[in-house]
Amino acid sequence: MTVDESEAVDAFERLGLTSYEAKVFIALHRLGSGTARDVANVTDVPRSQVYSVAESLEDRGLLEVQQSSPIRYRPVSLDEAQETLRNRFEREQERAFDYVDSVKEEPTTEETQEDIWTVRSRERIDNRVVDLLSQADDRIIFGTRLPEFVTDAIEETIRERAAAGVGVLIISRTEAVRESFEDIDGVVTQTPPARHKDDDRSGRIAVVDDDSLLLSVVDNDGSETAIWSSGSLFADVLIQLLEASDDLESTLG
Amino acid sequence: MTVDESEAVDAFERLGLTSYEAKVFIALHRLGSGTARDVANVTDVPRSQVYSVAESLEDRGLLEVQQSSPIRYRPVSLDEAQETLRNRFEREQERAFDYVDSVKEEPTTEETQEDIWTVRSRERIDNRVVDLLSQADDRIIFGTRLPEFVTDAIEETIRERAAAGVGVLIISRTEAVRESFEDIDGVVTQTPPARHKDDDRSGRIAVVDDDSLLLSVVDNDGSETAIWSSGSLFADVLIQLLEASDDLESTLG
DNA sequence: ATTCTGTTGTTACGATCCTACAAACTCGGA
DNA sequence: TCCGAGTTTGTAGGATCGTAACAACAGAAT
Repeated sequence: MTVDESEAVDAFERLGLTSYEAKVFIALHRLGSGTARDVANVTDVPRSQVYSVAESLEDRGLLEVQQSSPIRYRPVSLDEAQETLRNRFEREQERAFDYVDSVKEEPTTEETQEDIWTVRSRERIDNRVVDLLSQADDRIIFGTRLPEFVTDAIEETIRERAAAGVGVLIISRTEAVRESFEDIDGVVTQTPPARHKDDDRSGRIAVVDDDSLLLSVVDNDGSETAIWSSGSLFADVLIQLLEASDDLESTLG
Repeated sequence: MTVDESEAVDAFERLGLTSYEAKVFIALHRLGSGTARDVANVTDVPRSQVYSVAESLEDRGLLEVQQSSPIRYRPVSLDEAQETLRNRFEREQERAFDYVDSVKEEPTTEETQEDIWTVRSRERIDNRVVDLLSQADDRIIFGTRLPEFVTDAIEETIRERAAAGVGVLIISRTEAVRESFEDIDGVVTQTPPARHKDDDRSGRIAVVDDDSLLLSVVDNDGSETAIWSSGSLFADVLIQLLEASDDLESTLG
């Protein structure tokens, strides 16, 4: 029972199996095939439990049963098992989200509430940035120190918007970031004003038109947290503040 | 609280959420956004529980939190939520199966054990049929009454094997089944001998080379059950039985 | 200023359900 | 009769569900 195995068991549990089910499934792949006793001998699953656990695995389509005495079990191939689980997942997801979709509130295109939202974690902030940028009609301001904060999806979205005639301003003191965008028509790059302290906790900033803004910081533990707002007075004020404190308009015109 | 909603909640539970998490997530999509009280008002989740449940949903990346008083919650878009869950699933599946793959018994190309295996349900039998057919080196016999027992994957596999020089014999009294294969080089189609009673419980039959065989029947409730064997004496005997009782060899030569 | 009232958010706790685990028991063959 | 295979029953522990109590706070009334 290596340390890796318990991780694999945990992963199977998160996929919806019980720990016994995971252990029996793994054991049968180790063995090729075997009886309840064989399985019990190489796992800490009691023999008397193997029968019902194997039955449950058969229901899930992860192993086959040999009707004989003693009963023998045979796992399906890994590819087949993966495909079976994946299909089940997709089916469930469709069922779940179809319903939510049918009852969900149509998102008001114009955000009217005075809301500032918090988003934690890189990945989700990436998503939110793309979401905001893709709504740009007039202009985009995007800035960050760190090249890894410019994901492919973000770069793609900016290119697409620029092609649609949206003015884009990229602000970074990192050359690699500026370079990613310099070849695009309608994109202006610049370095941030020197008076801005380039501390290592700044994350990224995104301004869309005159109504949406996102601002992220890097926490002490290295994780990223962002706040954003769209169509609110807060967004207005923050954007105006930003523009007043900079010489951005001299660049964008 | 419609009857459909409970089904959606069940689906979310199978995706790994608790019922409270599912209900809060659905409610927030209904509402667009809202406070703990808003959510409690439209669900049977107690208000005091909404806070911790929402926190857990935030950890999963399914909603965002507005730090204010009262706290407001906002669900991420359905697309983003689906993508997040899908990524999590793929990650877990990879972790789980990578380990199993690293410890699994290399499948002995020559099956030596005297095993007859049982497979229940259409889909899994489809998989097993494809698996067996794809190992054909010399010849394939495939028969069924029902066109729906010839899936795309099965037809594809047979075409691929036929192209590789494997002799194929398709047996069906149903013209639609025979037609699917008649255009392929190296494929012979025929109707079963009249003396075979065409009862409605017969499913499909597949013979591969001289060592593998699968035979399925349709249960009273309409579900399909198959037995199969590969490289065993059983397989030998059954295949010889089959050939002796028919005039197959006169067709295949 | 003080009291009252209502809301928010936190915490605690019993009930309930499911899994993990351990025994009993039945049955058939040597 | 003995022994192993397989089934059934029972119990402990953990997570979720559901209720309730609580402190902190804000606004209204006194």
